[in-house]
Order: sequence, then C-alpha cells, then structure tokens
Amino acid sequence: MQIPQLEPWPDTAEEAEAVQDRLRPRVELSGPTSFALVAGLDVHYHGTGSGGEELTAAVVVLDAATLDVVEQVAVRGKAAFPYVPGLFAFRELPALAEALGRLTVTPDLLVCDGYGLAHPRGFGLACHVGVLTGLPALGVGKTPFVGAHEPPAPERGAWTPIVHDGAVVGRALRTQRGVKPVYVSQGHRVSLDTVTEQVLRLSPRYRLPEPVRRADHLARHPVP
DNA sequence: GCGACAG
DNA sequence: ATCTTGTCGC
Repeated sequence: MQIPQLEPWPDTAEEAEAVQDRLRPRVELSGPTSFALVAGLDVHYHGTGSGGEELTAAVVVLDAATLDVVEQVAVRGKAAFPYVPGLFAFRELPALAEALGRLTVTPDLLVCDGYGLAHPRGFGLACHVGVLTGLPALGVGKTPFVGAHEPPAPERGAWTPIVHDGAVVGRALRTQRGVKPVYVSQGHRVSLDTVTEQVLRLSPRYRLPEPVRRADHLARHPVP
C-alpha cells in the first residue's frame, strides 16, 4: 500500500510533542463499522538491553471473517527515537511505515499495539499511524497508561470507561473470562463502540486480538 | 515538588 | 521492550 512521506523526524522531545500537537486535530472519531481486511502491527526489540536499538517491525493482514492470514511483512530496522512514555510512536513509526509500504493489499483497519486517544496529549501510536495512512486505526494496550478506570466485570465482553481530564478516552475491556482486561482506545476514523466491538470479535480465544498476536509472533520469529 | 509513566 | 524457572491449567 502507498503511505505518505514521513516528515523530517524529530530529534528532541519538544519537537516530537509539537508534531503530536500539530497532527492531533486531524484525528477523526467516527468512520466505518465493518472491515474486510484487518492488519495487526507490532515491533520486537533485540540488541542492546534497555538501550536496545535493533528492532523488527511486523504487519500481518487477516481476513476479518475467517481470521486467516492474507499477507505478512517483517522488516528489520533501528529505533528512531529514545523511549519516552508519551513519545513511544516515534521509536517504531518509521519501521512500521516501511512494513506497511511493502504490503500488496490495503488493510481496512489497523490494530496497533499501544494506545490511541488514551494518551497524555490525546495522540498515541494508533492515532499517529491512522493519520499518516488515512486508514481506520485502533489501539490495544496491555497495561494502564493514562486515566482512571474501575475493573470490568469478570465475564468476556465486560468493559468500563477510562476517564482522563474529565473525558472518556478509552475502555478497559475483558476479552476473556477471568483474564486481565486490555485497554482499548480510538486511533483514527473509528468510534469507541466500533473499537470495542472489533477488539472483542478479533479476540475469540486469547486475551489479545488475533492480528496483534500474529504480528507479535512474526516480529519475534521472522522467516529469513 | 514528587512520583508515575504505552513498548 | 528485555533479563529469566518452574508451575498450574486447558
């Protein structure tokens, strides 16, 4: 698929935050409610410990109806920014963009490993990827980040709102009975209800949605 | 002011 | 994210 040119990459936290603030108004909070092709995005780090620079970015496209793999791409690269909570996207975006660019099909929804609107400046990785590609995107986090929430009921499908600065920015969603919830939020061109519905539908068996699990596996075990 | 802080 | 064994459960 075709992806827009990445702008000059920020060198400092101040520049990165300015980019987020400038792109933030481009986020759209409504859009399609069904999707034929769904892509999972993930990055695996390998190299120098906590200062690890080497990474592998993976994108796996699934048929949303059957959850069969349609196409997968893995690319090696380097982290493009130091790890700073809230500026996470600047680490992996270049590598993810290159992987997306090598796809021969265009996904209808991007499922990102991280947050979207539930972010200190309301512009997490899922928003950033969505705005850059113009595609609907959502974020799935494994641990709480910003905001407050109550634990959802133990049954699959139960959820509670995540409230930050007086606004609902996401949901803690139970994808499997008795298993820790995941934290979902809008990225781009999707409603929060659609985000919830899609993540639940894409997680028939495990805690994390199938596209993200597939991408995680590919990033860890690329086929040379 | 201090601590906490997606991956 | 990663460093790491065994253990419990399906």
